[in-house]
Amino acid sequence: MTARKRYWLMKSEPDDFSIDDLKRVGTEPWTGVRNYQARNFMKAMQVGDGVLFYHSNAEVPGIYGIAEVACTAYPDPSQFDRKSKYFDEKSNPEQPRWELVDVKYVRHLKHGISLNQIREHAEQLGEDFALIRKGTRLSVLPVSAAQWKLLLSLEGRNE
DNA sequence: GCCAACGTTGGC
DNA sequence: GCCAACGTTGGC
Repeated sequence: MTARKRYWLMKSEPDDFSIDDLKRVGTEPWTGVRNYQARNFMKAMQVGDGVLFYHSNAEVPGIYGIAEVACTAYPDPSQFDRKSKYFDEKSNPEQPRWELVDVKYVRHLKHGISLNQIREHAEQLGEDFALIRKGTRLSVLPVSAAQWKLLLSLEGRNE
């Protein structure tokens, strides 16, 4: 029994790791998530789930590419690396606190979908869409099949 | 368990 | 660079 494909949105600062970087490396461990809710979403991911690649802290924040989940969650090695900025002294290998998934490049969007554009469709996306819900700063969040479809229908409309 | 202080996120 | 909003920490 295979779980039905699900969809997610994952944020990254392009100065740190962009969709171009993902294309170059192919597959990348999504390291550094230190928020329990975001971690729980990663633990729920299945191989092949769709990912919207979002650029935060960008000149024009928005969705710039598509990726997919390449493996199920496993402990984030950086939490045990004293030299890493993601080191967490309260975690230990017997009971790792933080997990991550690998994310695989699928494609760039023909045209990015800006946060402003996304906001224009807030009503259709619904109030539960965490990306534009007031005060929500989740870096990994679920997207419904309907939201996925609607968002991708905006691709290429922003000339 | 409360809450002030602090750190982080992320749009602008 | 600013700052609002939120999460976490730690004293009590």
